[in-house]
Amino acid sequence: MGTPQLTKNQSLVMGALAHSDGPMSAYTILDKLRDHGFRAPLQVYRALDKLLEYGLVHRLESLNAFVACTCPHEHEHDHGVTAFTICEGCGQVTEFHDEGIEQRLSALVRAQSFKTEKTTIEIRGHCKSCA
Amino acid sequence: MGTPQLTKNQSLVMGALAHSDGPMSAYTILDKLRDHGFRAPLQVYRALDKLLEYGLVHRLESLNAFVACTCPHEHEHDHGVTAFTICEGCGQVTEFHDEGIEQRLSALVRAQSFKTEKTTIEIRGHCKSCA
DNA sequence: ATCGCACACGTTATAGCATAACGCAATTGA
DNA sequence: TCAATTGCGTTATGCTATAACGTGTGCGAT
Ligand SMILES: [Zn+2]
Ligand SMILES: [Zn+2]
Ligand SMILES: [Zn+2]
Ligand SMILES: [Zn+2]
Repeated sequence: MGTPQLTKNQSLVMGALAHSDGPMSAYTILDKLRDHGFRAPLQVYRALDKLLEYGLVHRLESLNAFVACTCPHEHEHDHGVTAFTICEGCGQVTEFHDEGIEQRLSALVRAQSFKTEKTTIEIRGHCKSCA
Repeated sequence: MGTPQLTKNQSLVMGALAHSDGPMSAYTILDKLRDHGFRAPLQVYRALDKLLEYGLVHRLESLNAFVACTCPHEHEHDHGVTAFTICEGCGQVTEFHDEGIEQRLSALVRAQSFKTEKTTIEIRGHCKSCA
C-alpha cells in the first residue's frame, strides 16, 4: 500500500505545489488551475486531502497553506515528525526532521500518558538572506 | 514594562478564556460576551491581539483558537518555546515547556542561519482519559 | 449481464475565521 | 492648546473550509 496512481485533479494540484517557490493556499492553487478546468474550492481541497494522506504534501497550520514534501526518501511509510522553518521575508519554507526532537517530544508526551496522532512544529522568522 | 492594566474589553476576553474548560475561537468568545455588549468580531480580535502580546493568551494554530496561558510564572518576560498537547476527544489542552526541545531546535535553526521569531509546537492526539 | 458498491468528480450554497477602513472619544505629553 | 496615541464601535469585505446534493465510472459478486 504505497502511493496510488494520482487522479487528474490530484496530479494537477501536486504539480502546482511542486513547481511553486513557496507555500500556496488552496485558493491560490485554485486560481493557478482555472485554465485546467478548476472552478470550485472543493476540487482543490479534495485533492489536497488525498495528497496529505499519501504524505506528498504538508499543511502549514500557521499559514493555512500547503507545500510539497521535500523529503528525499520515499513516501511509502510515514516519515516521523516534520518541522518547518518559514521565512516571513521571502516566504521560503524548509522542511527538516530530527530524531532528537522526536524522542524528546515522545518522552514528554508519554509522561502525560498522551497518545500522539499528529505533531506540528513550525518556526517563523527570517532566513539567512532576509536577516 | 510588565503587563499593563487591562482595558474593559481585554478583561472580559481574558475572563472568558480563563473560565473556559478548553480553547475558544474568537467567534465563540464573541457569543459568550454578547451580554456584556460585544457586537463585532473586531472587539474580540483587538483584545486578543493585546493579550497575546502580553503573553496572557496563546493562539493554537491548528485549531484557530485561543487559550489562557497556564504558566505558573509571571508573564513579565517572554517565556521561551511553548508546546501544547491537544486532545481530539475532550478538547483538553495542556501547555508545557522544555529546555531540551528549545535547545535542540535552537541548534538546528542556527545551522540554517535562521533567525527565530516565533515557534509553534502542537501535538494532536488523545489524552489519557480519552485513549 | 446487472446489481451494488466505492470512489472521484462537479456544482451550489453555506459556515467559520480574520481584517480593512472609517470615525469618535479619552489620555497623554509637549 | 495641540498633536499623537490608544482604545473603541460599526459596517463591510475578504479569506479559508465544508455541507449537501447529484452524476458518472470502474469493478467485483451474483
Ligand atoms: Zn515531508
Ligand atoms: Zn527569507
Ligand atoms: Zn504560557
Ligand atoms: Zn481527552
